[in-house]
Amino acid sequence: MRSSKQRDAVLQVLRESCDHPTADMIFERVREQIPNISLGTVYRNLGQLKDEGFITIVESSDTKVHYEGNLTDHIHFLCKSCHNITDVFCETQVPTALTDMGLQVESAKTVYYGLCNSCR
Amino acid sequence: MRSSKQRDAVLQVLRESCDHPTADMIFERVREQIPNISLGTVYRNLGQLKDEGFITIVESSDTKVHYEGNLTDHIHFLCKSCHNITDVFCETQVPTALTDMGLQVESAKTVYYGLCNSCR
DNA sequence: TCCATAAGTAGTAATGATTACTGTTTACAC
DNA sequence: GTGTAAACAGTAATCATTACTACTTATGGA
Repeated sequence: MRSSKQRDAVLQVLRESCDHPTADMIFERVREQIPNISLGTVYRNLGQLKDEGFITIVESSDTKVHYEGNLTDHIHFLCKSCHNITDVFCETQVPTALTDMGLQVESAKTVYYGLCNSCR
Repeated sequence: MRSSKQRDAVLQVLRESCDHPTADMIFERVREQIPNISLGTVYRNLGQLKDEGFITIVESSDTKVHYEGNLTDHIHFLCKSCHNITDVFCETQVPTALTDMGLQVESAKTVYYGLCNSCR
């Protein structure tokens, strides 16, 4: 992968974002630095950064794909009322049932659903 | 929700499916019973069945939405080579960090990624 | 330093899964 | 039975994402 200021900007924006932005949200934020960047460029770089393991995808309640630049081990809580995604940093362990079945686990994604503190 | 043979057929097909079919896969299977059912009807009923809690959505590696009729508590393993989804039935526990943060958990979805037995 | 070349880009067109719309049919309560 | 609102088939529209094209740029070797 060759270096490009567009890809650097996409990654930087994603790492600075506390929310879990969609491609078009990232597009708008990157445009503040690179006004003529193309939406296709954002999509292409998000795909490459994902393939290379620099970013991940987060499950959400809408149809758009949400991205995440924070790779530290954590899980997500999705409020079914306000649809906000909360990061929860805690230890998790892989059930032995998986390795018993011959499945070689490399990573995991866990999402909990319910009502958040302010929606209760 | 009023009863309809189309919705009954969609739910029956999904409960009989061992894989995790997409809307168009379900459409093809339901067509064997109801040849002139509309794809829009399948989508509408899948949405209703999801809203009413009869079925759930499974994360997958493609862009289409995959559905699941098996509501017994289980997790999923997604092979990054063959992209097959394996059901793993085992106990899971909710980390205390969530309730400590005031998050009221109602359900959970966990996906593990890696290589399955035959792809290793 | 200067090319060669292949990866990357901007802008735009195309794709395709999903949703919306419209006139007709059907379940169900009275 | 009849009214009515939900559900339907068929089709059109939406819109997030991907593909395409001509141009630009990073990078490695001469």
